[in-house]
Amino acid sequence: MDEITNIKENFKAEVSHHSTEKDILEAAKRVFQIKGMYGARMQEIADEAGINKAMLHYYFRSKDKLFDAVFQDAARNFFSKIREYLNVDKPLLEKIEYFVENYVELLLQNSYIPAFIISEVHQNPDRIKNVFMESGVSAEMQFISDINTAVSLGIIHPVDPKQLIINIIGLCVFPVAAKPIIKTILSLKEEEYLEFIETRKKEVSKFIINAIKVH
Amino acid sequence: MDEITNIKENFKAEVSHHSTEKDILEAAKRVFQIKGMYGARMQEIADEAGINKAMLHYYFRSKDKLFDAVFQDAARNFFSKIREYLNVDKPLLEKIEYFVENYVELLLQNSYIPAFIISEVHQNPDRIKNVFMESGVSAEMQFISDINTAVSLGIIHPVDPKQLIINIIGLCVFPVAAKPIIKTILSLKEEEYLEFIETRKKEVSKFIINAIKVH
DNA sequence: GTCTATATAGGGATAGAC
DNA sequence: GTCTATCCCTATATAGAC
Repeated sequence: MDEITNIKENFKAEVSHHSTEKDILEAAKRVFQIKGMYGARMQEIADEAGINKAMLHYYFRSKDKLFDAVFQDAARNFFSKIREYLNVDKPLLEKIEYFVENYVELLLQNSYIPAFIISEVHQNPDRIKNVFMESGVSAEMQFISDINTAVSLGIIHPVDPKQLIINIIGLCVFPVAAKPIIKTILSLKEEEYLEFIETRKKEVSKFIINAIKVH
Repeated sequence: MDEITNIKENFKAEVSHHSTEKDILEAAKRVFQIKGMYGARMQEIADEAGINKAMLHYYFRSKDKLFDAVFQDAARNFFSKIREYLNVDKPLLEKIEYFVENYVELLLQNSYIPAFIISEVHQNPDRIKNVFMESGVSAEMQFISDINTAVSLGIIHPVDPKQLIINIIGLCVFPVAAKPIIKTILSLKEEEYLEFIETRKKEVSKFIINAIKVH
């Protein structure tokens, strides 16, 4: 085999490798996010990826390692987006508007993630520990500082920044995490539910700003 | 065997039966609520109940039926409490205060239930269907009517009652459902977390009332 | 009703050919 | 890297004695 052929083969192998690994991760994502760690079956993930079950072990050694790859990826992305949307350089009230609009949109596009993360962390609280490691907490600190400044300037009523942050995130996340329950309680069809969440992009920030703003 | 002995035996059997069945349900509750349907092991439930594994099948036939008994019980109780606390005869704003205080307390006393319900309904949305059957939706309808009345009286700003209800429930439930995540994000120890939730009994209703009240 | 022992299947993981 | 065949353990469920 001459050198050029050799390089081509290696290249093909590398591309193939990456593609398969990615296919597996995507398939595993779909299955794990709905069925969870213990409800998911390796066979189903293999079928979903269009490959053989043995491949899963070839690439990820064990179910637990595959799951962890999926979970870490989903959780890291999700929390880093919180920071990203909080990091925009705007005054507090506009920052809240910006955050809610973008985060609700993100949730609409990834509607299984919140319940998935809540479920898995509930069953195994240690999993969340590995998510926050290198990540600086600067965005949250900056936001807390923004809140305290706005309070001292008399722009908003005195409020515990921690409570406010949880209120904001909860108002965005809860309706998505509890989707099937809310659809049932409010008797909403799928499109009505989606419209309901879409509406929240504007409504939630109005609600929050009303709650804290000094008029 | 004379009749009195017979009655005694039946009585004993009946008492024993009810006690064992209840023990199993309590044990299953503890295990299922943390580990979920697929993470839980019948052996662990048996150990937790201090009885033999075969007993579980004697009383509940299958794991699925046992799980369903636990889930239905937890979910029915949880949603009926929402109605109960919304049904109190008070003006809207006081009703919201009353609801938040009592519902947050209920959540503190049953802190595993929200994540448990969210998880299981996420994995199997059909489960929620059996929860709402005989139950009239009168309390919710009454509350929606209260909201619309308060709007037309100019007591609160115009608001979609459905959005408001989800806001209220979300503000109460989310911080409990996402407990381990929130403890991590806010760097709270167990007691600090409990104090954080305790504080919400007052803070959340103030937040909501500020958001909707016409000043 | 409660136990011990066991049947049976399902699923994660590996061996080995290609 | 990818497949087929298979190992082997675990977990639900049942049989049957007491």
